[in-house]
Amino acid sequence: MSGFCFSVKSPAEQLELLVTGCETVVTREELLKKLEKNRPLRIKLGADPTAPDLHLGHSVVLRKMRQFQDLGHKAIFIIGDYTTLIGDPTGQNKTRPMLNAEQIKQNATTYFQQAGKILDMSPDKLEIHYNSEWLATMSFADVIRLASQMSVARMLERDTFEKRYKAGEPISVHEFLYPLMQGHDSVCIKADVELGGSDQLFNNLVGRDLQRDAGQEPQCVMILPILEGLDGVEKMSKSKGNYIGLSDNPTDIFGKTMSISDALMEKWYRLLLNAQPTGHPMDAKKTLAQKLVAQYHGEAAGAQSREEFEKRFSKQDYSAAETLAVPAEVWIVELVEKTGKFKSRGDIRRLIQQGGVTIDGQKITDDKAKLTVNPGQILKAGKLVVVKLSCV
RNA sequence: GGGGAGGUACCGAAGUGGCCAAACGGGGCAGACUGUAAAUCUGCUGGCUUAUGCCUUCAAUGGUUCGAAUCCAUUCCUCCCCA
Repeated sequence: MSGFCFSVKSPAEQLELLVTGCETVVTREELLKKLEKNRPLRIKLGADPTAPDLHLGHSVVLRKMRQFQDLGHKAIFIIGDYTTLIGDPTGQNKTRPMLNAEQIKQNATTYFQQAGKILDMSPDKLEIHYNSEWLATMSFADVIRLASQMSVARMLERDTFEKRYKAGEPISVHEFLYPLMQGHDSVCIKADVELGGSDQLFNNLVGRDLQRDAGQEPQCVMILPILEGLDGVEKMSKSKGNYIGLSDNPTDIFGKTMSISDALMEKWYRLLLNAQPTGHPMDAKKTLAQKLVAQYHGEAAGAQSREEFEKRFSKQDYSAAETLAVPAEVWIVELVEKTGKFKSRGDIRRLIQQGGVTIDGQKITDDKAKLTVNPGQILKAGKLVVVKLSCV
């Protein structure tokens, strides 16, 4: 471990820092004891190779991981290539498609490209494993042994299972294996701490039991709150479409952030900036948006997005809008379709008929209209789409 | 193994031979109002080159019928009760 530089902070100071923002810590005392050992701790985080598009929801946990790294601890990443065969029963996922090795590698690469915006990627701070490393070679007898360490009653305690059971929804037996596999991961990498979102509490606690059974000191479990998505109600997720991706462009990050509710803004402040909103809600939101852009695209981009936003919406100045090249003579529906933001022409017709489309501020409500486009005209379609037109 | 109840659009849920592209609610989108917020009100919400038109949809396949989400047969899937 050459050049290793351990934190200068005392265990107690580290504890305070690390615990802030967590929803649950199992347990503070144990964590303190581990920190007092004065060695780099192994901090586990599982990643699902099916979702290569990371968003702000993931960033909450990743930021916590970064904090550990900055204090001198080691991030242990598990790519759940094998657990993915089952699919985490958390949430309403049914059966997931099996991914081949090639896809998984690809997804993992994308994952770390994005996670790298938050994590310290240097090799002495980050270790990566695929859980097929140990799960794929287990025999059926091994699996039975693993399964015998958990009772059905305990499984059913689990929130999602309990709900589904009571609601008369199907639960497949193999879903019970998921927490066991994840817990087994902790044994195999000798995790000191496991991080996760609040839906992971149960899974992570299973890891403690399995470690204890294996004669290891149980890992601490640190649970971070779930970040609600743009709608302010549901957990941020790609499939719900209520997310801001880490690789979204500055304009989108800013725009999407501005559309969240005031109530949600406070939570985002807490989880994403470790701060509190101040001043007029709109200004506070602009600041939030600016800082989020800055986190992923740099300070300059943050300031620029704000400026553009203000120009665009406060001053109605669209000079900075993207340019869209179109034929000089177009059917209005086709014109809007060119923006690529709508799923069907029926959708576009509806939008037009309802007055959601304007050109240079002029509402177009006839979905049969043919237009002659003058370069430089501004097309607005719905709330978010604004482009400047040019002729082909 | 026996008995019962089901599978309808993004979700929940009506519909049991034509008036069904399918009630209603939620969600989503849009308009008004705003701070591109919330709340509220209104409209839209399968697809199609522009359509009192065509095409695809009510688990799957086949059948009855002028006509099927609705009737029949077979298959697949789920839940509950009993063993």
